[in-house]
Parts: sequence; C-alpha cells; structure tokens
Amino acid sequence: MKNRRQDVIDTAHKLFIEKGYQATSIQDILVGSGISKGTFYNYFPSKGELFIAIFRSFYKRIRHERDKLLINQDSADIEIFIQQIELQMMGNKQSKLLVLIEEVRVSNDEELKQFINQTLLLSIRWMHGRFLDIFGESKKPYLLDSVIIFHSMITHMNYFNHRETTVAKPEIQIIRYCMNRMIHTIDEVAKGKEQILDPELMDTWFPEFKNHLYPCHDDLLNATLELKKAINTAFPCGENRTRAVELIDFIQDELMQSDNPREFLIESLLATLKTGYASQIQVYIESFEESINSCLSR
Amino acid sequence: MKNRRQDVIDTAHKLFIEKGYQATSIQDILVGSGISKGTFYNYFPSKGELFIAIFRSFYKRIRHERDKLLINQDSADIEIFIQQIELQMMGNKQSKLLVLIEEVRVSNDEELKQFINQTLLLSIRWMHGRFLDIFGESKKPYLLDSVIIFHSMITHMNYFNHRETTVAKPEIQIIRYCMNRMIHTIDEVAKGKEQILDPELMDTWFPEFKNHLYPCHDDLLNATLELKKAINTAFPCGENRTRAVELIDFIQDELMQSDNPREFLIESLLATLKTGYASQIQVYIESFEESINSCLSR
DNA sequence: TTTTCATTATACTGCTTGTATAAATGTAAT
DNA sequence: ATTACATTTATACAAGCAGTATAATGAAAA
Repeated sequence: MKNRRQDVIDTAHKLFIEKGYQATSIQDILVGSGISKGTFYNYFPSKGELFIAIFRSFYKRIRHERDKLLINQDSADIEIFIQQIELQMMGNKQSKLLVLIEEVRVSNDEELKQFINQTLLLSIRWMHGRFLDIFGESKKPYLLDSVIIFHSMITHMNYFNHRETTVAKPEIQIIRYCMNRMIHTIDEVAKGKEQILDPELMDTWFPEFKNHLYPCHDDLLNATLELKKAINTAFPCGENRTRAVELIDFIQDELMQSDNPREFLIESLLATLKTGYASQIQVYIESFEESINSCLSR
Repeated sequence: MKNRRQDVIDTAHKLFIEKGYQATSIQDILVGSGISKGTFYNYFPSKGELFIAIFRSFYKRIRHERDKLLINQDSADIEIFIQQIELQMMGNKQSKLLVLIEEVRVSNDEELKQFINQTLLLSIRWMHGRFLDIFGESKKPYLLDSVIIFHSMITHMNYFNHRETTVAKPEIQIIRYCMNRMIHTIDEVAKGKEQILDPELMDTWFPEFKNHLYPCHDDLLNATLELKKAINTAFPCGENRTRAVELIDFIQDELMQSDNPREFLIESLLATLKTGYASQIQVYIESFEESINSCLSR
C-alpha cells in the first residue's frame, strides 16, 4: 500500500523534526508508525533512503508552488523572486528540512551526502538562473559569486534571527534586506570587474550527477519553464493558455514524482499539446519532448 | 605523562582529518596511538571531550598568533584585520577544524554541540569588536549584521572555491573580495538605516555560558587586549614596552592553557607589572587583575 | 621493600543499523 | 471457495558503536 509508505514517511519526518535525524532510531520509527522491521526495509532500503524520500516528498510540492509563481509573470520582476524565496523559507521553517540537511550533510552515509550536495548545487543553479532573469546577461560573470553570497547570507541571517525567539523579525524583512545588499553588490563588482568564481564552473558540477539521483529532471524543469514562458507570450490569457499549462504541469509531475511514469498518458497529452499549439511555439515543444524522452529512457 | 596525552590528541586529530569525527571510532584511536581503552578513558571522559581538547590545543595557538598581529599596530588598520583572517583561514585549512566542527555541530553529544555554538558566538563577537575598531562606533548598529554576513560569506566563498581544486584561488583574494563587499555594505546600510539584528543582542548570548566551558577567558582576553593597547599608546617603543607585553602574554597563557595555573607565578609577575608601569595605565591593570582573579576563583 | 598509581587486557552492557527466516495474514484470480 | 501469491510480522541474529568494570601487570616513589 502506497498509503502506508507515505504514513511512514510522515511519521519519520515528524520524529526527525522533534529529535533530529541521528537521534531518531529506526526502532523509534517502527513504534511510531506501527509497522514491523521487515516492512520498513521492504519500503526503504536504508535509513538514508528514507530521508531522501522525505526530502523529495516535501520539496516536489515546494518546487512546484515556487515555479507556479512565475507563470504569467515577468521573470525579471524582483518581487516575484522575493515571493519565491519567501515560499521556500516558510517551507523550510515548517519542515525543518534545512536543519536536517545540515545534520545529514556530514553523516556517515556517503550516498546521502552526495544527494544533499546535489540538491544544494541544484538550488544554487536555480537561483543563478533567476539572477540571470533579474539582473540580465550583462552581469553574468558576477552572478555565481552573488548567488553564493546571497544563499549563505540569507541562511545565516535567518539562523541568527531565530536564535533569539523574542525578537525574531519576519522572514520577508530578511529577504528584502539581503536582496538590497545583492542589488548594490552586483553593481559594485560589475563596475570593478571583481570575480572569484566563473559561472562556467557550474557546467562542471552537473555532468557527474546527471544520471544519478535527479537523473534528467533538471533538464525537464528548464524545458518546462521555457515552454511556459513561450506560451505566456505567444497566447493571450484565456482558456487555451491555462489548458496548455495544466497539460504541461501534469506531464512534469508524472515524470518527476512517479517511479513508473505512465508513458501512454504522456504521449497522449503531448500529442494534444502538439496539435493544439505547435504552430507558434514549435521549437519549445520540441525541446520539451526531448527532455521527456531522456527522462523516460534513463 | 602529559606527553602521551598530547600524543593521543595529535593522533586523533590526524584520524579525524582523514576520516571525519563520526567515522573514526575510539578503537581506531586506540590502535593509532597504541594505548588501551582504560588509558583513553583515563585521559578523556568521552569522545566529545577529546574533540574539545583537540580544538583547544589547536586554537589557543591560532588565537595567540592572531592577537599578536595587533600589537604595536593601529587596530583600525584594515590590512591587519585581513592578515588576522588569513591566519585563521590557513589554520583552519590545515587542521580542517572548521569541517570537523560542521560535523560535530549536529552530533548527538549535547555538551559538544554547546561548546561548538559557544566558540562560534565567540568568533562572531571577536569579529564584531574588530569591526568596531575598523569602522568606528558610529556604525555600531549595523555591525552585527555585517559580521554575520562577512562570516558566512567568507566561509561559503571559501567552500566553493575549494570544491573545484583546479581553479582554487588564494585565500587572500577571497578575503579582500569579501572585505570590499563589507566596506560598501556597511556604508549602504548606515545610509539607509537598515538593521536586522541589534548588536545589543550579543549581551544576551554570553551570560549563560560565562561559567561553562570558557569560563572567564573571554573577559581575560578583552582585558589583555585593552591593557596592551594602553601600553602601546602610553609607552614609546623599546625594551620596557616589549617586556611588559611579554609579561602579560605569559600570564594570559598560564591562565588559559594550564589546567592548574601557578598562582605564585602570576602574582609575582603582576606585582612587577604594577610597580613598573602602574602610574600611567593603572585603570587597565586593575581590570586586568580583576579578570585574573575571576579566572583563578572559578 | 612495600605502597601507590597509571596502564593493560578483557569481558560486559546496551545501544545502533541492517539481515535472515519462518509463520501469519491479506488479496486477487481461478 | 479454494488456490496462489505478496505483504507483513515477530523474532533471532550479526557486526559495530560508546562507555563501564575489574583483575592483573608494571614501574616508580615511600
């Protein structure tokens, strides 16, 4: 039963939030969710994989909501980005996943550590793409530095902000503060041509893990985003547009959330998409289809 | 034998660097340093306390060198600060203590976690003091934010710089880059009166841990620094001055590094200090003596 | 020489993750 | 309804961990 598996995930997440990852033993999870050891290891090959399952089950939702905020919007609008960051911060606050990740990042489980590192890099990469949207191609040489600074800044300001419960300021204030810093910083470093890390470096990050834990989802995400943008500019608001977006979202979810994506569904929906919209945005649909195929053939 | 104890510390440190804290078992340390379990637990009450011993044995040296850089120098000189940071970064690189701390920060050992947190706060507090020296009292409301940003920035830029071994840039370049950012940032936030965390917050950090692991050393460090500054301004360069500084350094070391500071030594040296120099800098000597006494009477 | 104290070897407790296996239960097709 | 298959359970087990306990050994101080 998939339901019972999800139950275990939820129970374990709750326990991890309460006591931490290491301090929560599998025994705790067994009694907490009322299953036997055999069932547990039937669901998850190890404690680390359970954590990954928790992480995925939570972040697929957040990532989805975060990307939805961009639909029908100007991707250069800094306010949208701020909303996206706030969304993620609130999600992290509730799920405590960032804290748990810190704990797991240094555990003995090599696979788990790799997974966490990859998600960190993915997050950096996403942010870099958004910074490109916002600050423009001309600032690109400085945007990897900037993203790293922004990421660390917001994490630590948030940490210290919550150390003292009495005076904690709302998250949005911290985001705006950090964003103000970045606006100025990017201007300065561009003026002085100060660069530490070349964004081209990111290309060397990803080949190694392309076909690992998040096999091709990254490509798919990009293709999806591009396609949505194209649709938003090519079509006026209305039923047609929303229908298309719904189709795309469904395909994306099916590919990313299911272990066995139903190919017949995807093919059918893709055909609908092609016949209905292909004329104006053919090139985007094609690269979308390409990503789909690489996802299916992994 | 104190020598053997230090041997164990060194061996354990080497093993921790190679395999990490958690992945190194006490058994590994036993065979590595050729002692038996009984002896180990005779030296250290637990694995966590061994780590603390390693940390102290390494950082007392770095802290000492770092503070020495300030003697006879203008504390507002930004170049000195950069040197101090570089010193610490090189020390961390060699000892990998920052990596180990990350690992230990989230372990199950509550005492150890507390110790690590305290050292982090101490480090932030020291940096805040230095920022005050450099940027002046007028910028104080913005300096806690700034220090947190600087600290996280330099840590993460360094981390990503060393991810790709092929293109790692020298530490000093990263420090200068981050420092440039801070110079501009502090100006901006002061202009816009943007503040997230009030530096007064720091006062609430420390009472709780005053009499714990670093009982009174913090006070002593401050008193020592102030006294040295006073001496540097009150006396011309020459034998007198260096002699005084030597005396002070010795007292500080004896109090902070030895488990059983030799009171008779300290009293004698203090007396010398008083008769030779008291006239011009009496008030500083008095607060120094006060710190000493609180250290001795813990 | 005897006392004292650090050290050693060894066994033991109680915890951990993960494996193995036989019995019991549920479920779906015939 | 009965057969066949999959899931679940209870339980014992292996190998590892930190830390405790203890009796025997050594060496230096009294």
